[in-house]
Amino acid sequence: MKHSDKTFWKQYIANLQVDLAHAAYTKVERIWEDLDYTPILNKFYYIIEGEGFLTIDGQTYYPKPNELYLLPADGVQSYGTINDDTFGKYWCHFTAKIGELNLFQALETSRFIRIEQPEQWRNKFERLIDYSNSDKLTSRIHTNSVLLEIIADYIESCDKVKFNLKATPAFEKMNVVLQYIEAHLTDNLTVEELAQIAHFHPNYFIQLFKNFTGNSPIQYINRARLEKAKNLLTMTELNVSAIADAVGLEFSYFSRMFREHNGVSPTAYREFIPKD
DNA sequence: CAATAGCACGATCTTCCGTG
DNA sequence: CACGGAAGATCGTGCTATTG
Repeated sequence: MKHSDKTFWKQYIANLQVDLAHAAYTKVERIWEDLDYTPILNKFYYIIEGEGFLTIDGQTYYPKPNELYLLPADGVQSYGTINDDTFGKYWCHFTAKIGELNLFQALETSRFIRIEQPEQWRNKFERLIDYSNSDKLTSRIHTNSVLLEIIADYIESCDKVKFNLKATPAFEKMNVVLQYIEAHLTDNLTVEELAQIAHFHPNYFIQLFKNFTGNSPIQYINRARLEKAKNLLTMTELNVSAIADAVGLEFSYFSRMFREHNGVSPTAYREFIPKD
């Protein structure tokens, strides 16, 4: 890499904003599985024990203990168990953005790294979990600081790092739309509405959107809604109807779609998969 | 309250072609 | 190549009824 490139990126990356959604240690259930979905959040999985599989953008992995996986947002992913010896892992969900751009969209890293100092990394995740559960005034600051540390150390441990920055006009418009979707999940979003924001004809917009995200608008929106619903199911006591409302869906439809995507009904999910 | 089936209708999506 | 538009197939969606 040329020197001028490096200084540019060094400066650009300094604008990184992170936000942690959840962090925990979980020994996953046998039914832990999700196929071909596109998450909004990035994830780290730090495998401590057990077996299972991960598929990221068509490539399947069988993570081993002491490997740390990065599952970037906006990539098609699957995961699941393969036998009764399920994963025990530290994990966290988070956003990492530079302006409107996802960090790991701008920066292509390895999918996983081998952990050489397990104590150190366990400690990072323990701190992350503690801070995220703390109600101290400064807990959010600590959380962000540990998360940034984890991200930075992860990137440093990758043998190859590639930079992608394609700032086409369509790219910019799509980013605005994605942001809009995130902010309006509760409302009745329509393709027409989204197309207007991007100043495109709906027919054409759908093509662009699918090209950009890998999903059609409605698919993308519903996946996002279900992710949010999962969080609400595990992190709150809200009843299922209220959660359906919160993600902008009519109850019977929500219930049906939830089962189609997750294999279990909302209540069953809440009971059997309390974390991730 | 929660889940699920069935149904009717409108919205979404694909395809293909037109224009500058 | 970037985009708009028509047309038709497909699918998403809300409603109602039924059951636990």
